[in-house]
Parts: sequence; C-alpha cells; structure tokens
Amino acid sequence: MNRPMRSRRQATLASLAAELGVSRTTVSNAYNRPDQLSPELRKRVLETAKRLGYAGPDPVARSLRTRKAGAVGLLLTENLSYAFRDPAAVGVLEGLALACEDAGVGLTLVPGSPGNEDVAAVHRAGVDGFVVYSVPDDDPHLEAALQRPVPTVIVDQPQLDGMDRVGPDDEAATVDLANHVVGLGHRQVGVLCMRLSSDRNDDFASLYRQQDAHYHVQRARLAALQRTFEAAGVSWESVPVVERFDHHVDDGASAARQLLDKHPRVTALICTSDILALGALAEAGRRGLRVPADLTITGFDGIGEATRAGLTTVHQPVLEKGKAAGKLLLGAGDRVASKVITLPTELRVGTTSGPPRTAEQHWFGP
Amino acid sequence: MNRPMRSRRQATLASLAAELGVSRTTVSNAYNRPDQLSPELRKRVLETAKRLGYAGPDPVARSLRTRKAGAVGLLLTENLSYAFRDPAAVGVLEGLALACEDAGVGLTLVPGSPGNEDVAAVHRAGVDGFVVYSVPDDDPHLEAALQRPVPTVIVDQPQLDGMDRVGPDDEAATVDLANHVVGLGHRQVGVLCMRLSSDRNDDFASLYRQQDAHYHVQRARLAALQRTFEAAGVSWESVPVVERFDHHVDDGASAARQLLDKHPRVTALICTSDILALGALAEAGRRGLRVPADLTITGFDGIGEATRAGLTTVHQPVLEKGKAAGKLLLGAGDRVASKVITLPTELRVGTTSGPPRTAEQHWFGP
DNA sequence: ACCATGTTCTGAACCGTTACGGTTTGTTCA
DNA sequence: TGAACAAACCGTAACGGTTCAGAACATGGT
Repeated sequence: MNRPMRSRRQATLASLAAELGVSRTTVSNAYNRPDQLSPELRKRVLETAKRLGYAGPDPVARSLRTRKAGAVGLLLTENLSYAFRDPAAVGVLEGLALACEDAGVGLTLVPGSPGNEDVAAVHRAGVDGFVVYSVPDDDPHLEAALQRPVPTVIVDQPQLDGMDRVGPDDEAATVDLANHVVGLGHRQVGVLCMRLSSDRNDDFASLYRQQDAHYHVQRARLAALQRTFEAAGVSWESVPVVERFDHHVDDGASAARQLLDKHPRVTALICTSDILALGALAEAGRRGLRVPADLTITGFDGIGEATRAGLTTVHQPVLEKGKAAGKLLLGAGDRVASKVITLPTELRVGTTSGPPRTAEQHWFGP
Repeated sequence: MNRPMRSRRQATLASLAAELGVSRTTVSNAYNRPDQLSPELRKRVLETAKRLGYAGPDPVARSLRTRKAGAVGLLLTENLSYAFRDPAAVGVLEGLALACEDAGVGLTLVPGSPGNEDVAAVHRAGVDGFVVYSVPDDDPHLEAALQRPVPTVIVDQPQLDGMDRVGPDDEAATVDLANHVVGLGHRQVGVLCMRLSSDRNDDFASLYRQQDAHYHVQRARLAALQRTFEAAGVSWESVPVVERFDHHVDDGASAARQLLDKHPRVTALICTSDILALGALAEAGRRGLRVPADLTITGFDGIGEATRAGLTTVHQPVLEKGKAAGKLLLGAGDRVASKVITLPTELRVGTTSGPPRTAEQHWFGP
C-alpha cells in the first residue's frame, strides 16, 4: 500500500514511451488494446509504468480525444439538503446511480444553489449528459444545461420540447388519493404542501400562488386535488393550504400546527409528501388527536418510514424513476425521437385514514 | 427555451474566432477574462457564440489545459444501495456535497461494485481528488485511487500512510454506550452488527470473524464493546453477535429474531447502527416484548428516525463528517503534512434503554 | 521464388482549450 | 515631439492522449 514515489514531474504516456524506447501508440495500446502488441512488451510497459508511478492514461486527456467524459451530470438546483433529506429524492438518486454503475460511468452532482444565478458550474461540468431533477420550471441552470450540446432528460417535470422525460402520473395518482379521502366522507380537509416557488412562504398559500407554482410536481398535485374535491362538491377556496419552504419532519409538524390552529374542524390532512405527513402525525399526537378517528392524515411518495408508520400514501417507484432516467440518458445518442416514460403509482391505504368523526356523528344523528 | 440549432459540427472556440476574425485567445478571454478585451468586442463574441450555438469553452479541453477537473470523486465500493439507504451514509454524502457546492466543484460518484475487481472506473474518473468512504480495508478500488496522482482523504477508516483522514472516535463512543448499558445492570447482552467482510454471512459471527473484519468501523465498535464488557466481568465469548450483510430495517428485525430465538434470556440488544436497531425494535414489538422493560435496545449513528423513535443511540455528526472531508480535500494541495480530524460523538439516552428485568427481580428478591 | 496474410509497431494528425510572452495602437505628459 | 505606458489583441506552444493508415518483418501456401 506504499504510495508510489512521485518524480519531480508526473510521468506521462510520452515519458513512459521514451523510457521504453517505443512509440506512444504502443504504450496507449498496452492499456487500451492489449491484443495490439506482444504480451512480453505489454508486460514490460506495465512494469515500467509501475516503476515510474504512472497510473495509466490521464482521464481528462483521454476524454478530450475520445469525446466521452464518462460521466453524467445530475442537476439539483434545489437546496441540496432537500435532495438528501427526502428519502424519495434519495431513491431517485440511488436509481440513477445504479444505472450509471451498470454502464460504468460516473455520476456527477453539479453544484448550483437555488436562487444562485451562477451557472458556471453547469458549463464547467465534464459530462456526457444531464439529468435534471426537481428544479423550478424557469431555472437558469436548466437553461444552461439545455445549451450544452449533450442530451438531457428531465425527471418529474413537464416535458420540454424534444427532451426525454420520466415521471409518474402525478395527477392520476393524486386523484386516486383524493377519491379515497372523499370516499371516506371527508369534506373539511386541509393540505400541507412543499415549497411552491423559489421565494420562501412558510404560511397559507393563496389560490393564485398555488396555480402559479414554479415547481411542477406541487402544482400538479394541488391541481388534481382541487379538481377532485370540487367534483365532490367542495369549494377549493374553502380548503386551507399551508406551504413550507424547507422539508423536514419538523416543518410538517409546524405546518399542521398552523393549519389546525386556524381550522380546528378539518377532518383530514392531505400532505404532498410523506415527510410532511410524518410531521403532521407527530403534531396530531402532541394534540391528543387520535388518527384516524379524529384526524385522517395522508402522505405521498411511499418512503420506508411512512410504511412503518402505517401511513396512507401514494407509493411511487422512486428507484425505477432514477434508473429509467439513467437508462434513457445513456441509451440516447443515436435516437432521434424523444422518449417519455410514465411510471405507475399505487395507492397504499394504511392505518392513518378513516371516516371522519362528523360522518360518524351524522350516522347516529336524527 | 428553444434549443439552439446545431450546425453540422459543433462550434468550437476556434471556429468562433475564425467567424469573428479574431484570435482564439481573444475568444477565450471573452469567457475567462472579460477585462482583457473591450466590452464591445466581448459583446460581439458572445452574440456570435449564441448565434452559432456555442455554449462556451469545452469543459474537458479546458480541464486538460488547466489541469483542474473541477470535481472530486467519491469512492463508495460498498453496494450502492447501502450508501443511499442508510441515512447516516446519506448524511455524509450531503455534507460532502455541501462542501463541494461551496467550492463550486462537482462531486462524482465513482462506480465500483463490491467484489468487482474492475477498477477501470477509478482510473477513468476525471477528478481532482478522492474521498473514500466505507470500503473494506483491502479494497482494490482504494488502491487504485491511491495510485492516481491526486490527493485522497479517507472517512471512517484507519489512517493510511500520509493520507488525510476524518472520522469519529468510534471506539470512545462505543465505550460510552457500552458503559451506559453496563451501568444499567445488563450482563446478558446480544449484538447485531453490519457486514464484517465482503463475503455474505447472515448468521452468528465467530470471535475470529469479528476480529478479522475487513470493515474497520464494525471491527472497532465490536472491539470496544468487547473491551468494555470484559472489564465489567462479562466474557465476550458468551455474547452472541449476529451479522447481516444487507442493511435494511428488515435485516435488523430478522437478526433480532435469530438472536432472540437462540438466546431468549438476553436483556439488551446492542446494534451497531440505528437501522438495525429500528428493525430490532419492530421485532420486539412483534414478540410482545416491552422496551425497555423487557428488552433494552440501542443503536448507533443518531439518524432522524431513531430520534423520533426515542432510540438510545450514539449521535455522530455525519453532516460535519462529510463537510470536513470535502474541505480537507479541497484545501489540500499546498499542504505537506497530512491532517487527521476526529469528530465528537454524543451518547443520547432515549426511551429504549433501562435496567434489565433480572435486575428488577434481583431488587425485589431475597 | 512469389504473393497473400498476419502480427507488431510507428508517425503524424488531431481533440479544444489556455498560458505565456509578445506586438500594435492610442493616450498622456514633460 | 517623442518617451512612457496602458489597453487591446495575437501567435505559438503546450496539455496528454487516441486513432488511422501504413511500415517492417515473419509465416505459410502454392
């Protein structure tokens, strides 16, 4: 495990060739096409390389010549913490990483803070393509990626012209969930959602703000809820929606607190993510509310902890989402037509949803 | 958002220069040193670039010339799923990503499956340095990284000659935890641990296997437990240790099942990770064992879900660990001496540890 | 003895950029 | 009027490889 001695200047393929008295081509072949030279010579090359502390052809130079970076970039303009703290996002990341591993290419997390207009990093990233995940619709980083002459696939976002896309059918899934809640008899509901736009608003979200949301996923889910509840005769204007910029369990709890303080009569809390729902669950416990007897709580994503908590939620195959994105990107190139992959979702009814108390009262009423 | 028309052949800095009738240097300066040319010319360059669909200097060529890849590599030889499923590992990843973001460099996940001897990806990765996390001591990928003429910092691993290292004081932290358990009066304990070596062993781990473990963290924790319990008069040979290759909550549950089936009299289950402990908790519930009245369960890492579950555990600053590794790597270069950063840990006593039942019986006994 | 066929190795042309050390032009000031 | 100097731009030489079309030599068949 001794570190090879470093000469004054790093050894290069050329210096190695000179030392051996062979051409650079031959040394290159020793690494890339073993069948192009005699085994003895190859052995001699490799031995000399070790002696000189040469670890093989420089990756960057090789990339320049072959026009392959050997890595795909992941654009997460979101606050990085979000991407890592939400198990659903981590699932996508994992799936993508798996696809990359299969293909033997690296996965580069391209930096770019939200609100940070500095897209230089996008331009500087040596990658063969981009996967764009969870960025606002009008993000400058996304535009910068599109500028680059490499393929791009977007995840969980409306399709942009001619680009590949992968995502679940958010609307349909949300409609299923909403119908479940409606079917149980709930008419007084509240909603907890994630950040809708790049500006922080840890408060109730107006109808305008909901419809103007820059985050497509949230917009789609809210719109689907609205449609379903209005079809059931519930005016959406009467439905309180509380937004949280950050995305921790605690944020879900505080959002639930804010909503329940102002609207104590709601019988169901629909959360646009499991993380928020877990927080709501905690807050319900703190208030002594029984779930689901006093309050129905639903989530979205189907993360492990939610399953363990018995949460009613929509499960989406996050791992597959990431994998599909990776395969799409790595399989691009020759393809001309753009591809769209829509993934199946599944409503998982747990122990946190049930008929509303008011319904029961109605049952026993006059 | 229209994709710029792609000419037959991608525009390059040179073709742009030709089109404009200026030198390549000037075009390069337009992007990299705006002060080196007149604002008008710069504007003209940028406009022509847009017209030709030139998105700026090629990152790879630039990297070759400047000798800076603009990315650091993360070596996770572990099964990728482990890295993404364990919140503690994700925390390290997040910290590292944050440090990279601060520095404006990318973070490349370098592929390399466990047991896979193909280290080509390590050689092919265009990075300015490596962070090595959670790989077995003798991993070929690690060796390959060391070969490369770039700095390397290792996380959670014994220091190798002259390399930077960051990690918690695993031994001290484990001793604290063990003393807590010993102090409560437990003498009949069992241990659930993560994979000890690259070969799968979902079973009891012999003393030899424990001491021969290739994963340093696990080895250190087990050794510390052994020391502490033997100091308390408990023969380590009598302590059952169950190992699990995979690392999901379910694995923790099955490990607990296996251990309790064979050793029903243990009063405490010490788990080397929170994930395993959460599984043990679930299994205890399934058996109708009250925690901690009938069984004490402890974890390690201090992940969010553990806190929520009230688990007694050792909290380690995973985020800081990743950040520190990133800073160390990015700050290297001029430095000659290697640095070692040891992070503080904290014993967090929750509601899953208490005195053993036998102790209570003893209390009321003759 | 000759040609066809391998095998093994080489020379030179790129890949697209930036570093370095200029040259040219215009302005200022004694 | 011309020396001094800054601003604006340029030419050349890398950076470290891969690739392709051959050259040189040996082998085998006819």
